[in-house]
Amino acid sequence: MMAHKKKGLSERHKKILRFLKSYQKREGYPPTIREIGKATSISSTSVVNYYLDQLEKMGKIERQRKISRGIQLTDLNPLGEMFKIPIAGRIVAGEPIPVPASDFNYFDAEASVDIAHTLLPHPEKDEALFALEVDGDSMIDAMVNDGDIVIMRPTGGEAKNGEMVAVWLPERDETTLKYFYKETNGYRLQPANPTMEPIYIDKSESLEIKGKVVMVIRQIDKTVV
Amino acid sequence: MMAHKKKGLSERHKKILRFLKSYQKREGYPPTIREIGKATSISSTSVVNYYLDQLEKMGKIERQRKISRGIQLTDLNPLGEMFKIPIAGRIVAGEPIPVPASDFNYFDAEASVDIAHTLLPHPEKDEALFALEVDGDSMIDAMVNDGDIVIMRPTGGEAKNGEMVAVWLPERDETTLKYFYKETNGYRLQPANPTMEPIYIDKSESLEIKGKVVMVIRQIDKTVV
DNA sequence: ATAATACCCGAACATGCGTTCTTCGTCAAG
DNA sequence: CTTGACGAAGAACGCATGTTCGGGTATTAT
Repeated sequence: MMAHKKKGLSERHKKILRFLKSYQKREGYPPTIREIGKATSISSTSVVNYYLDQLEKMGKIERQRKISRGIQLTDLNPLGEMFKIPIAGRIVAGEPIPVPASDFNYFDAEASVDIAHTLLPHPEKDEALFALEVDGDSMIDAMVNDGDIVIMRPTGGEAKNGEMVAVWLPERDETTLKYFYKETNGYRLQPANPTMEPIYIDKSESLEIKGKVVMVIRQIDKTVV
Repeated sequence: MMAHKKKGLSERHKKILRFLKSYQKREGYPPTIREIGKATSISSTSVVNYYLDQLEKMGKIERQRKISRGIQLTDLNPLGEMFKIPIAGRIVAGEPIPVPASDFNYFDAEASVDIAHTLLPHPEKDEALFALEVDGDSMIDAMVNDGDIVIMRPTGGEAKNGEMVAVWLPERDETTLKYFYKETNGYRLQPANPTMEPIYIDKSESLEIKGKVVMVIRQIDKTVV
């Protein structure tokens, strides 16, 4: 009673998909049916075609019939789906935040991080994003470690309530990452860690919002002792 | 005396390069010589071939002769600079950790995250990586928030000292993320947050290491209140 | 047993598509 | 003027490659 039929994707299906991916990666263009056959030990082109049809029906690939090498993996981002974000510098508790100039071009940057735009909330206007590397343990109240990379969007000094922002407090010589709330007599800066207390900034004290934090990335291996 | 020969890259060269890039991005595979001709208003395939030869000599493209659509832009990372990591499930303090089976194939996954391999420490063996979404605030001692995505590498139950691992403690019904240290009478699990105390596991107590944490990603916008 | 699927082959077929050959026009050097 | 390099066409040629078809073998349903 259709025992082994379970859920599509037989070993051959997977083998073909794997080959499609590795070939495309290696050569820069898709393979032919015969090449697929050779790689997956299928001796007949018609059988390869048979499986490709199935994979297309399952939505795993797209085919352009009659076109040489007209096969593409649907879930595989063709290219340009990722972009580089320049690392503008380091963010340290006791120093101002380095912010790239408005005409800053990411081609100038030596260091950068690659982020798939599927990870970013607003892929439209990602041009201006920049990244900072966290220096020191002083931001643990923001759940951010030494060595973490924070990705920020410049906001032009503004911030909405509830946004996580990077703030420079000139009169305290202090940089911090906090959730931002405007209150009647000033501002409340709320740590991400719920066990820690907010700090209150009086209206009279100056406060520079350097950008909104959109993402934090921690690469564990780098910091292993 | 060969005055204007200087810079190569005529208007036609650039037009072809631009078309190659946009076509590849749009279709997922390179164009034919005839398609290039049509797009750049060159009526003869031999002329297109002529220009492609020049571009190849300049190092702008690579050609695989005799192969249909065997053209690739050299500077453009074709793809595979980034890969999908399947989201195997959620990690909750009071539940075991979902770990994909060894034959788990990422093609089966519905949800996934895209990570540039430049972000990963060991790009060689990235096949087995999987991701978990953190559910709840119970991992704040690991500097991990609700909604964060942790990327893990299966370790087969082993762990080296100093590695951050996901651990399941069957006798306590508890899942946790900690730095792992083997000690004489058992194990020490050290929180990432230096202000918090480690927990000690006696030799007699069972402890399952489900994987090593290699990266943590926090997308701030999702969690804004 | 028979029919219906699903899976697999090999070969013939028909295009797809790179290559090459011939021809032509322009322009600058000899 | 002749020559030769360069840019451009168009057509013919021929391998590359997708498609189709007749024919197999299992396994399962009727």
